[in-house]
Amino acid sequence: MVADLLEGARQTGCQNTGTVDCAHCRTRFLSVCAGLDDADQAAMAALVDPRCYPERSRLFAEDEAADHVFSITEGVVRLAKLLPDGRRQILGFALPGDFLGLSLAVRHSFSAEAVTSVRACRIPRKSFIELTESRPHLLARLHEMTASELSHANEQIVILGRRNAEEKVACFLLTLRERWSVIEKRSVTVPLPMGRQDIADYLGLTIETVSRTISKMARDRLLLVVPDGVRLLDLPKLETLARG
Amino acid sequence: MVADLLEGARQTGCQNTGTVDCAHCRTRFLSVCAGLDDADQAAMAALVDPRCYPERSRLFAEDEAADHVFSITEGVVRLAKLLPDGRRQILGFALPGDFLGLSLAVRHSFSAEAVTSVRACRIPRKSFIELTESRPHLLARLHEMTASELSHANEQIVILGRRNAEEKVACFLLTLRERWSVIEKRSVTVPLPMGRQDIADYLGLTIETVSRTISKMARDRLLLVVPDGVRLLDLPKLETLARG
DNA sequence: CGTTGAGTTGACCATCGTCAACAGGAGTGG
DNA sequence: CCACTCCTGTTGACGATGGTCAACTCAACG
Repeated sequence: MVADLLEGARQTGCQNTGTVDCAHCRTRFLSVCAGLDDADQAAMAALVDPRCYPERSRLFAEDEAADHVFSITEGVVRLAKLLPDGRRQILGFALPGDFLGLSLAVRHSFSAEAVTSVRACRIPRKSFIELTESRPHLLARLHEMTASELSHANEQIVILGRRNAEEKVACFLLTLRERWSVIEKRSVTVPLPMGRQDIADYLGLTIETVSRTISKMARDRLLLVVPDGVRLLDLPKLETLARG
Repeated sequence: MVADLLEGARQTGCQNTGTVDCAHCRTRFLSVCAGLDDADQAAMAALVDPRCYPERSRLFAEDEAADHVFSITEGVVRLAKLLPDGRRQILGFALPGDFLGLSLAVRHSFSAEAVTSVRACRIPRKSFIELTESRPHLLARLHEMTASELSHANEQIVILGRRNAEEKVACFLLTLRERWSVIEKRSVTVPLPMGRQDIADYLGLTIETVSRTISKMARDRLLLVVPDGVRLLDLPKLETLARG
């Protein structure tokens, strides 16, 4: 099922012409839609434009006018900021159920690029803001999601500021496993659709250090490298590493 | 005036018995109160308990039940998370106008400690949440502030993940100068009420590296070390460093 | 079968951390 | 008033973690 969510858009040859069917949306109970009543739900559905983004395409760029907000329904998106000299920091990976544009700001403060083929519900930002103005529940839900994002960002700050390479990689793998498990059933196999360079730019490391660290973990029998992912073999030890 | 905001609580020998006088509050146009109408303002004022916290005292601890939210009116507060082995990451420094507890979560996800003597308006969390439920403007303001915090957290992630020691220190000093300038008039002298260890734990460095980096900047005539702060001498070069 | 791009591995090196010594100011007590 | 301690910050010597540069493997693709 994780594979479905990752690859569905590619398999179905998405045409950007789909009709919205929120009632059967897999992310209904994960996304911004969770906890909304039928009226809020319907009002949102009326605004939604379901779209597909091929692998490596860009949903939006850093500093670009934020004309739309997005709710990811399939695939993986990387969120990144660039320094003028080209150094890149990935802020996070958006999975099905994640919302882009929570801040409702006029400009995007980071770019969003499809790591896999992606499906997303796109909503004009202005219409969405108007909706929140008449529907306090929606605004409350949005605030809740923003607060949760802030909490994750704070945890990432601790990881970047105070952990070594091995701990960073362990945290990354365990957190990603946890996130997949919310979307689908829990598994010790963690799909890694993003490349090593993306992982490096997320953890504040180089691609070589990420590669070496994963190799060392495989040598130590903490995990097994499989095609497009890893299988976690020794969860207790990984969790000890991640705990610090 | 910056000195006033920093030291007012100490000077006046705060007794935790003050009455609320939001109309004359210095942070009225900075804090959560900014942009609220008189009714919202008055409703909030009715809930407020103005309190003082001496230097080094704790407003709340990590993982503690969040029975109150806080709006800082004077002084500096450090927000920190600890790893089980004692490593510390400071998430940020709260200045007058900053709000603690934006997420309205049941537990605090970090601790808050007074770096200087501090004054803060304390509000019971439950009452505050009830207030937001009847006053959408207040919730919107809260969401706006949370989104702004998230954006700052994302910038800090880039600093921690992709910048070297010198760039980190330059970013820190320039950002702090900018923040003071919103509270009081802009100055090239940046007060640093927090110790070197706090700066190190904020930037993901050691105290020695922070000390060496500042010494090097002083040697290079980028700044001058003054009692409890620095005077920025070469803003263009510092900004070039900070830009990356 | 050659090309391309991602990932891995090794050798070397730089940045920053560690450990230790020292300086200077604040507070304390004789 | 001075001696003493304590605490913070500074500086130096050394070392380890992770970065840099380069070579190589391997799978995908034409």
